[in-house]
Amino acid sequence: MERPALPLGSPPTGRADAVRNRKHLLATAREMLAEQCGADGLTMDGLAERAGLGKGTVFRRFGTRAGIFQALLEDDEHAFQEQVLAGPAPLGPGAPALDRLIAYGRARVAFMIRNRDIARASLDGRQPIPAGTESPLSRAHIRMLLAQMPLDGADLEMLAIQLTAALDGPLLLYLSASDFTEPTGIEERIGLAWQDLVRRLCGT
Amino acid sequence: MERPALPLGSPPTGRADAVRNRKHLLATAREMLAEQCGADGLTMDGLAERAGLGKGTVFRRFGTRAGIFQALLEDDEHAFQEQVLAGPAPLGPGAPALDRLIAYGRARVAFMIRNRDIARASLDGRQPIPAGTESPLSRAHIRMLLAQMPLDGADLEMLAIQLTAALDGPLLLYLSASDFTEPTGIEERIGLAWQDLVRRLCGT
DNA sequence: AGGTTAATCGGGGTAAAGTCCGTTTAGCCT
DNA sequence: AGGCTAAACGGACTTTACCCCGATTAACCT
Repeated sequence: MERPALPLGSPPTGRADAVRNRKHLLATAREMLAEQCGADGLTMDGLAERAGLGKGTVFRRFGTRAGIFQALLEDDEHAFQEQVLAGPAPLGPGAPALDRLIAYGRARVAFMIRNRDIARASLDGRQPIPAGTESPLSRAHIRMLLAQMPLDGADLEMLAIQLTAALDGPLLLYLSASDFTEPTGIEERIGLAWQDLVRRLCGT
Repeated sequence: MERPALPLGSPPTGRADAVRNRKHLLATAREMLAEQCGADGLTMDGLAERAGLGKGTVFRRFGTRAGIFQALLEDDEHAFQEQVLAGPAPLGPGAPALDRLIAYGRARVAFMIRNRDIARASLDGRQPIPAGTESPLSRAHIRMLLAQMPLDGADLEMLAIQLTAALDGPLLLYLSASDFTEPTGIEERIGLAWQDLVRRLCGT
C-alpha cells in the first residue's frame, strides 16, 4: 500500500508543491464546472492541461475522477461546518438539541441542493468504500445532537446513520433533476419533512 | 430520442432475439460475478465475448455499465417484491400496517446486504437521474403502508422517500465493507434500528 | 411462402480513465 | 551551502467504456 493514509481526506499536509497543486487543481476544476455548466464536461486530461500539470499529478492527488468531486464537496462542506460548529444558534451552539437538529437538517438540505451536481458526480460504484459522500462530519454531528436528546434505548450510532441517509439520500438518489425545475419550492418541502420526521421521533 | 421509452425498466417485450439476448447477458453476468468474486472484474468486452455477442448489443441493451447492475438488481428485486405483494404475513398482506412496515424493512435490509455489491456497482455519478437504485417499488410500497397508519398531517410522499433512504442509504453509502466482516451481526442491528425508528415515528 | 420493413446485431473506432516508471525537486541533515 | 532521500511530477502507455453504421434478421402482411 503506497497510497497515502488519507488519500482524499482533508490533507493540506505534506510537501508544499503538493498542497499548492491540489488547491490549484480544485480551483481550476471549479472554473471549468462554472464555465461548462455541468460535471460531464470535466475530463481528467482537460483538467490537467488547463491547470498546466501532468495527468499523473491529477490522479495521484485525487485517485479517481469521482475523487475530484469528493474533494470539491469536502471543501465546500468545510465552510459549511464552520457555521454549524461556531455560527449563531440554532444552527450553531446555544440552542436545545432538538432545535439544533432541525436547523441542521434544513441547512444541510439547502447545502445539498446547492451542491447536488457535484454531490451526484462524486458517487462512484467502483469504489468499495463510499468515500466523500459519507460525510463523517454530518453523521458525527447528528450523533452528538441525538446524544443530548431523550431517546432512551436507541442505537444512536445507527440512528445517526439512518438520519444522515434521510437527509442526503433524497438529493443523491431519489429526486430526479426534474424535481428541481418544478415551481414548487422543493427545498422548503424537504426541510418541512425533515422537521416533521425529527419531531415525531422525539414524541412531538 | 431513439432510446426506447423503457430503456432499463422491466422490458421482456420487443423482438424475440432481443429478449433472449437480454436474459442470456444477465445470466452470463451473474456467472462472471460468481466466478470472479467481484463487480470490478466485469468488463463490457468480457461480458460480450463470453456471451458470444457483439459489444454493441450489450450497450444497446443496458445503455451503460452501471445499467447492467441496475438490471441485475431489478431482476432480483422482482422476486423479492413477489414475497411482499403475495407472500405470507406480516411481510405480505394481512397484517397491520405497522407490522408490515417493520417486516418490510427487515426484509429489505436483508435483501440489500445480500446484494450490496451489485447495488453499489449500480451507482453511477454520470447518470443525471439515478435509475435502478431508485427502487420505485420500494418507495411506493412504503408510501402505501404509511397511508394506512395514523400519521396526521405528514407529507407522506416525502416521508416515504426519507424512509426509503433510511433503508437503502446505510448499505449504499454509509457502511463500509469492513462493517460486514466484523463479528457483530450487522443485519440484525440495522433491522432493529429500523424497527425502533418506525415505532418512534408512530408514537410508540 | 416470399417480400418488406424496422429493429437488432456486430465489431471496429474514439475518447477518456487509470497505470507506470524514469525524471525532477522540496525538505532536511551536516 | 551542498548533498541525500523520499516524495512529487510528467507524459507515454494500457485498458475500458461508449459510439456508429453497414450487415443481418425477426416479425408481419399479402
